[in-house]
Amino acid sequence: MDEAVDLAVKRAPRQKRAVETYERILDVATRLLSEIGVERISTNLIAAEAGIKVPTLYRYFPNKYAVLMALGDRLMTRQNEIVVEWLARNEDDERPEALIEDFHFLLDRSIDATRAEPGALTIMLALRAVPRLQEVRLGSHRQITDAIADRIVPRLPGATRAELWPRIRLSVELGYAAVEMALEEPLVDAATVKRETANQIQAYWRGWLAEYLKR
Amino acid sequence: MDEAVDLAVKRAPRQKRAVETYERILDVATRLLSEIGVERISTNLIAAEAGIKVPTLYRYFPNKYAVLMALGDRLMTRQNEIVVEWLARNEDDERPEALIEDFHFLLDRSIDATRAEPGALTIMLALRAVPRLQEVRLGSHRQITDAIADRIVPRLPGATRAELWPRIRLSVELGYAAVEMALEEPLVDAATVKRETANQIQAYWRGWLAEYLKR
DNA sequence: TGTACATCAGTGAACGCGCGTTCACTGATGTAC
DNA sequence: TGTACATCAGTGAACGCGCGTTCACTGATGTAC
Repeated sequence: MDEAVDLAVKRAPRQKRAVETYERILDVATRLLSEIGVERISTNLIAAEAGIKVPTLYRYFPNKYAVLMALGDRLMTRQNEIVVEWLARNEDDERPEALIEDFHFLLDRSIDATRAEPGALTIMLALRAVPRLQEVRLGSHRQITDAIADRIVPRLPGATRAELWPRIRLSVELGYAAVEMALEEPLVDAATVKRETANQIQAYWRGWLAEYLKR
Repeated sequence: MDEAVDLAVKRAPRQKRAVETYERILDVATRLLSEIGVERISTNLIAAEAGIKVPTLYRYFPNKYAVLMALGDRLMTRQNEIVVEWLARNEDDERPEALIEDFHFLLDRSIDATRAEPGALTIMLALRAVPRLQEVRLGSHRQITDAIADRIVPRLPGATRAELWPRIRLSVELGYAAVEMALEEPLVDAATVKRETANQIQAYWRGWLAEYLKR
């Protein structure tokens, strides 16, 4: 029933014109995703709106899902970069609460970046709603969790990765939920989401740290 | 481009046989949603799997989106009932921290109920991913926020609904994100999600309450 | 620098299929007298 | 209690359309000598 589908890009664009075409496909797909949703988007429509013929699209992507997958990859990479930047700017601060204190940076940047690229949210939601693509988001969140764990576990002697990983994973999930809400819910302004989510995550980790220091 | 679509149920089933048919349509649609996703589900397929002919489906639903909408309504009603139950069981406790202390009840029940009905998660995700149906989930979360605000605002003299509503709204959102993660992420077990999310929400509201009491 | 050839980029035309939806109909159940 | 009629439930057959995808092709760019 649910046979495997090739999700990899078929052929990478080599010439300048081709790179433009490739990017245009992804941009148009993003726009259509927000406008009409996953269940209405089609390769025919993407090609038409991108000003190319359908076989050109199939030159780069083996099928429709590969387009969505590429969209997801591009987005996840950007999100990942923000996390890397946040980790880098706090690298020299050895105190265990360093990252917690700077958490608002991560949240602000994530919300602003997502807002700057309209369609980012739609991509996340589309990936989640399509069974064969769910792993993309899951994988990205796990990778971010790993990166944070790699940083803090060695700096917390006696604490185990096994106890920290699920807690970080949960914070990552709730963080993204907050980002999504900042964009989806007009009745709560973004500044409030930023402030209160930061408060909440910080309160949680300060609590954990207090327990840890008592050991 | 995005013209209005009638999402209301066309005709309510009156006889016993009809009620069964109607429910079977929704059950089959839920299953197909998890198995193949929103972008693959079709009225033809739903009818075939439900053992009815397509015109029978169109007797009750004006179009495909109305089926998804009905699915969402049914789910949101159930989620809402859990919140009502939680509010009811804490009605007599006048202390402001009453609901906070009992928060784990709400979370446990929500996770267990969602787990008991496979497909519940898929419905949420599908609704969110389809532009014309996004309001269903948003409306449900706002309604829950209203119900909680109705309870606690009068019991917190001096606090305004304007300051509480966004905070409650955020907790509702993060609560559901936790429920979703409990079901989507096999690398973190449900017990941990329950415990840590409860800790986090409680830490946040205890912090708020401490500030409030200082006023 | 010119040219021959290889590779890359994009097109025209077509395919079979399942989609959402509708119409005029038959058969089953409920209700008034 | 029987029967006539109204309403409810479900069907057969069909529609036009856009879908995903493929093939054999032409035109543009890069590269080796």
